[in-house]
Amino acid sequence: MNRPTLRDVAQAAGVHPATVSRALNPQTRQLVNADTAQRVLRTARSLGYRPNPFARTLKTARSATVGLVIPDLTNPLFPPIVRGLEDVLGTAGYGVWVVNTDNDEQREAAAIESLRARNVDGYVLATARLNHPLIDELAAENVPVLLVNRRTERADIPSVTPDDASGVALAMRHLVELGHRRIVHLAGPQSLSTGYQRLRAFRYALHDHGLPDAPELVVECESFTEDAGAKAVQRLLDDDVEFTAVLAGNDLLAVGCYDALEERGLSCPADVSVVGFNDTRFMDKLHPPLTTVRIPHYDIGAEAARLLLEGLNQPQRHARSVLLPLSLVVRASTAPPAPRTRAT
Amino acid sequence: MNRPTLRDVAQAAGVHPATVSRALNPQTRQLVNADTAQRVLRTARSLGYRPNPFARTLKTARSATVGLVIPDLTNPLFPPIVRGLEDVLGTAGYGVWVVNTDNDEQREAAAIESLRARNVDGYVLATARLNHPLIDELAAENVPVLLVNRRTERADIPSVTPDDASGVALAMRHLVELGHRRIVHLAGPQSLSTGYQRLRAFRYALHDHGLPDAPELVVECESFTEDAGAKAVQRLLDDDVEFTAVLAGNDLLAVGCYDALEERGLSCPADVSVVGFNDTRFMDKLHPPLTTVRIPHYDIGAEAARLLLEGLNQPQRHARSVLLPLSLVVRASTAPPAPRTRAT
DNA sequence: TTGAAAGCGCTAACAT
DNA sequence: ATGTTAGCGCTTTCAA
Repeated sequence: MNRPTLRDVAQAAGVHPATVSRALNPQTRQLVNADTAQRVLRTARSLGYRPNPFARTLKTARSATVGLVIPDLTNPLFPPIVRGLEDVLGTAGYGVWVVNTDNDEQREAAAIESLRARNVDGYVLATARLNHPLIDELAAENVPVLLVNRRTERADIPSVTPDDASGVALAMRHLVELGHRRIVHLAGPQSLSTGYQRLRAFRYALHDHGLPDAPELVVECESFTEDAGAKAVQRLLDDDVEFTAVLAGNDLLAVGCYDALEERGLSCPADVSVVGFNDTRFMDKLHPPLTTVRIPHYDIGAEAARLLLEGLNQPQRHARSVLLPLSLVVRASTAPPAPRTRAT
Repeated sequence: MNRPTLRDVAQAAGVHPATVSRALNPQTRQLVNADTAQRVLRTARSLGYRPNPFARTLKTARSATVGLVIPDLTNPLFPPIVRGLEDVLGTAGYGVWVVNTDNDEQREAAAIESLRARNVDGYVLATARLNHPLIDELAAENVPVLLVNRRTERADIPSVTPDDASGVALAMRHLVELGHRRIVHLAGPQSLSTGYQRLRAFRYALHDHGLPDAPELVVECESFTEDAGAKAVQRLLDDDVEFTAVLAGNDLLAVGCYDALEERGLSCPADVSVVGFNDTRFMDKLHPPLTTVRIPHYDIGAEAARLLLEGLNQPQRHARSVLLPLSLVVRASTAPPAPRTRAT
């Protein structure tokens, strides 16, 4: 026999389909006699009844799904975010459609379009650039939109992001306390809030510690990749810039830095201390294990889910943004600088 | 104005909704006059019409979605599989629901139930154990089921898996050619096809190379984790087992092996060569970079998608299973053994 | 080649 | 407290 429908349950229980609907929905169960409700629930279970979500969505115009837009699932940053989001939204009865953009604007447009076609009830975007017209458009529609990990310039779009400024401050304090004075920042793309905020915080930190803001100590990388990190450090060494420590804009840049140092026969931390950002998987297995700022990625996803649920349940409510606290994980890649400034 | 429906398009184009439906569906477009079809397509586009997938599913009883069951998305093995699957299925108009089981039977049952509730048209399972009644049940239903990465005992359930036997043979040949004779295998769980097949292949390889099958050279690990790998190697060293190389059942076991060697002051590859399995991300950044058997995870997902589509389109067709070829990635963790057998 | 009509399974306004 | 009714948007059989 085919999958039983609500009518089948109604027939078996000797009531009208509408009664079954009311009895099965916890929201409306009190509208129906307790005994009948019991009977309905039992027959539903005995028949192995499962509501058809498509029929429900067609009727209610709410799909109980949300869309998550990320650059690339194989970037180790995102799986924990996805799980945090799914775990919390799943409890609330929502499913999550995950789409990848590979940092390509066209693919992003197509991805968002595919979510639109699926009638998602809300959007979570991990692809925000500071200036991002597509997101502005989306936010103008009548659907909750939430940014994770990165933000846009616009303060009115709610977001869940790491407290980049505090993270950089932690890392810088650590380096300064170790005795470093010539600290390089491998800055991420300045079109991204993460890249931008971390550079900004770096400059603040220099000021706070009474260190000069020397322009040659900042390298802007075009992307958050190993390759960009390696190139940046190679350039610094080629230019004979003196430094004893590197604060990388993220872990991949730090890994690239490791590569460049090794290639030039420099040792970490003996010659150069390195700090990363994110504490992605296996950063503790590098050689040396990487000191890095830990971002609670799972919590970013979970908190995003909570905020989105608020927006879904009370659309009129004023949107909030959340900064999640970070912590510094000290490992062997940072140590006091060599007695004298490294001679290049 | 609200999202336009098929009726809106029909009205604007001056035709019956049924005609619009026929014109919009490439399958039935030839049933309608070419000019009318053109006109319908244009008005649909100009109105920004998007078909409602829920209405379609309700009518056709096909959801155009498949379910993917994996242990844990944060295991770096799975993101590439997910992407391969999504990329190919997406092209065919299917969406993928991903659910995690965390290697817990109850959660697996709940996960599969959630997919059932969503009316998925097919299942892809990455959680197979050799003996797996739940999968047998699922396969008995009238829905395509496909296994990836691991298989069950039953040969009649189609699967896409790595050619573990060949992979082990490659690794063993490499070690033997380097001169190793006392080679340890850190075997994965024997309840999983991967753990089982690789151990089996290890024994075959010993035989092929005329090496003795010494029982003390095999350690069965309870799980594919760093911790299990470290414990296994600690035990070998405690027991004074002599060996010059380790063939780990997967990369995580190899990483655990690294940890144990370092803890005991042994050096890789000077004292012990190590080979991993999977070539997951960052294995090239370990110290030393890990020689490992590369598994084409993206291709596993992509091939699974193709096979599943076959099953979806031609249910009567005989199911096939596919073994994907592996390759050995030689890095610095393997070298000829020290002149004399290591004295313990 | 196009139109008419029915119905997929569910919910919600209204009636009793 | 329960039943009646209509309809969400689409596809598909049948009729013209």
